[in-house]
Amino acid sequence: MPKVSQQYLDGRRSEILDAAIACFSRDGLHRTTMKDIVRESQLSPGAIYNYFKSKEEIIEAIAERRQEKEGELIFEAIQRGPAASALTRVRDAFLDELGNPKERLRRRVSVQLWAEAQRSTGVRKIVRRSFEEPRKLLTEALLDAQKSGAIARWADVDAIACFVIAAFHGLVLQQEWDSDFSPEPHKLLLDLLLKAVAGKHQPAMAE
Amino acid sequence: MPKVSQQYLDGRRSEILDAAIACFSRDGLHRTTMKDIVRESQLSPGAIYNYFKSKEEIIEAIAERRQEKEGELIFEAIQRGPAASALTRVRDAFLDELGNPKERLRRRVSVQLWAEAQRSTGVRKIVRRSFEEPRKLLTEALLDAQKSGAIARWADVDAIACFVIAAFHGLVLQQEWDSDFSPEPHKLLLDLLLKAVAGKHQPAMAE
Amino acid sequence: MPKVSQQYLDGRRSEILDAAIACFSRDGLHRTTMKDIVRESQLSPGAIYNYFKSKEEIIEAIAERRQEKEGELIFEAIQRGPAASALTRVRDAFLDELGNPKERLRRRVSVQLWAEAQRSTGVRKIVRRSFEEPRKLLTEALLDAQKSGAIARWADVDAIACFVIAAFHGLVLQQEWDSDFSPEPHKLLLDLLLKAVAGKHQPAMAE
Amino acid sequence: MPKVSQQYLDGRRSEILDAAIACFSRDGLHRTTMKDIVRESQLSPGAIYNYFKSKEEIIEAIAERRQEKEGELIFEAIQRGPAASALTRVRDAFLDELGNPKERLRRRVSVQLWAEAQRSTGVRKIVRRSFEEPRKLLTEALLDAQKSGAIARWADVDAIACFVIAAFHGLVLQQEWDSDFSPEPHKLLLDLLLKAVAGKHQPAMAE
DNA sequence: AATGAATGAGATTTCATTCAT
DNA sequence: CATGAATGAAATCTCATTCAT
Repeated sequence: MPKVSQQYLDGRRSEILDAAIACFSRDGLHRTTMKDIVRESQLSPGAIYNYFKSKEEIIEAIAERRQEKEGELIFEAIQRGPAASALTRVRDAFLDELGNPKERLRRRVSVQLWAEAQRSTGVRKIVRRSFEEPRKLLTEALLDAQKSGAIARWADVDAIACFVIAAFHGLVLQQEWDSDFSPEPHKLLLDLLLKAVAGKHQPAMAE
Repeated sequence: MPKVSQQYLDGRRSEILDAAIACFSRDGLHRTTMKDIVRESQLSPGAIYNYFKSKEEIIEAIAERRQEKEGELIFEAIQRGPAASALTRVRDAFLDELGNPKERLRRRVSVQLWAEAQRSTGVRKIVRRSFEEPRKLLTEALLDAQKSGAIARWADVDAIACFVIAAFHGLVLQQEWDSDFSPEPHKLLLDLLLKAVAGKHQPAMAE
Repeated sequence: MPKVSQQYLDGRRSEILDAAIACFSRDGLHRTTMKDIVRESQLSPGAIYNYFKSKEEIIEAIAERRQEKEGELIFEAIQRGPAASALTRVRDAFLDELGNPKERLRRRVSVQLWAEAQRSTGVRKIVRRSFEEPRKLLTEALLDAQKSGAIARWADVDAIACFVIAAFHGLVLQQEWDSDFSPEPHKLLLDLLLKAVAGKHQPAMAE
Repeated sequence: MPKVSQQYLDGRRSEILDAAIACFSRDGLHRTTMKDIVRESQLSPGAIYNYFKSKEEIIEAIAERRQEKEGELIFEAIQRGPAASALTRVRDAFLDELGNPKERLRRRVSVQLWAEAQRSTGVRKIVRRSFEEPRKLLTEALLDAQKSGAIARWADVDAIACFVIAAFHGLVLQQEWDSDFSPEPHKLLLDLLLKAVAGKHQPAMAE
């Protein structure tokens, strides 16, 4: 008969997810056992099952968290300035993210989730959303930019949004494979692309 | 069935790998049990273990196969014409691949392998190679193109190679998430990028 | 059933070992399956693996137990009286043991362990110790007896210790092979041997 | 369709048994797989199953061989001289055997067979015979010696036979456990025993 | 709410044996 | 008689989850 604050409860939940992320990032979704998470979280199996009703639910909660995080990343980048230069800010947000070693652990889990999405309906829904939502936000911003003339009228703004996201995801993978990986050179390439789709009257990117 | 030809043996091995790919693509690496592969291959557990000494080895053999396949894809695309337009041909090869539904199954397994590479040293080595080798081939081709003036002298050809591959990988993921996915629009975007890095005197892409 | 006493835990461990001994004695180390031990112990596979991390570890734990038991047998026999008659008491302890039907089960397992020692390093170490320790204890006691003149000065006390133990082990085997086996006649023979190595002034055996 | 000499057949059979002994001695009866024996014998599984219808049969054939060998050892020792000194010759035969490194391999298998006898009726029968037969031969020889006065009339000759065999078996075990093992000191002890049961008029052992 | 021992279905792998060639 | 690929029952061990305390 507990009677504990909601804050306490949320804290516990979060601790479990952090522990799970540490494990998943280290050993993968499937090689991580509940026992591993128990050890990492310093809790007991029973305690964890009070907060999540299955391992699957933990995975989904982590996916959800990622999804929210990425959504915010894009959203904030877009909101932070004029629509005309939104793409540039998104580009920076992405590349900064790649350069942020603290997020590396979570990106490793993202790769796991991409794989898991192929067989878990629950995870697939969330992973899809974490692609579709940024895509929509970005597309809308680009549409604004296009209306304002910052992006060429012939450009397929949805394709641009998808392509930029695709490049980001591909670079996330490469960072895992190449120990010398640096996001810098790709900034320039993305710039070239942005310039290539820039409208006549206003630059796609404002410096 | 004693003393069978090497050809027969190779055939069996290949059958097992095909069965495994079917299973892995459907259920993921870890939800697929050896029993599933047994059923799919119409063989017995013992028979499979005559060809591979563990499930891990099957996974690695599949990764190896993918790696060779992707290496050839790039290699052939590069060889098929002048260095100056190699990048265009590689772009086409990638996008054609995305459009090829028969390869879809295998690409699904690739996503699984990216995740698996995070915890299996064996798989990681192979997955890395299947990035590094195309990267090297492409970089060398681009270097030739650069020497011939088809690519601007200021361009970082290795970064271009990596970026194009990253975009390809990212699009492989999106194809899984978006049922309306079409590679077409991305062809144009890649063209824009190629033009942006083209040299003064010779076009980076030949039409 | 959380937070149980150490006593409870030790009890469970012991129960599992008892069940295993029953199985091993009946079917041998290798014909006994974990399933057999599960059935005999009325536990579940998982429960057993909470106490022992492999079948090998169960075997080793049993070997260890035997070793301790045999060490005590000798130790107590030696301690129970004057050094001069220690050998006689050890002889009695051995032959009483052979006559004790309750220990028969465990002796059967000992034979299994002798065989297992040939290929398992872990078991070999323990089996060796369960020979070397009684040997040392007995040799030391005999040395005392020799100093006191109860055993002839020319006698090789270590050889006597080894020989008596060898005879004991050989008789353990014969008890398995001969349904009419009786330890009695061997008591006399051992007596003859003891008398033969007795010193001039004091008898090796006190009656 | 074959038509091969019986000699050839026997040779093959023997080769298989030699290979099996090598394996059994190295890895134990149960850790040795038929594949191991196949490899060691340079034959094929099918070939081996032409000569023996199961692994069990190979084990029994080896046990049989041992049994014959040990029977001969005793038999020859007894036949080689007068009954009065038979025991001495058997003692020598045993201790020489222990000193013979070429037989070590087979003695290791004997230990395995002792364990196996506990659960295999077939092996048990043979192992029993390989104890009972020497026992009978030796007892009969001792009875002769007793009649001739070489052994005391009060002596239990069957017990003496059993005891000597027990000591031998026990020493076989110790040789496995003690790398410094030497049979020599035990010769003296056995002599003491023999003297102790010697009759008045004729020595139990002739020098 | 927390604990952690227990559960038991199910995963991977082994291996004695067979039989088509 | 020989071959060796195939068989498939069975062995060991794992691990998500439960529930009595």
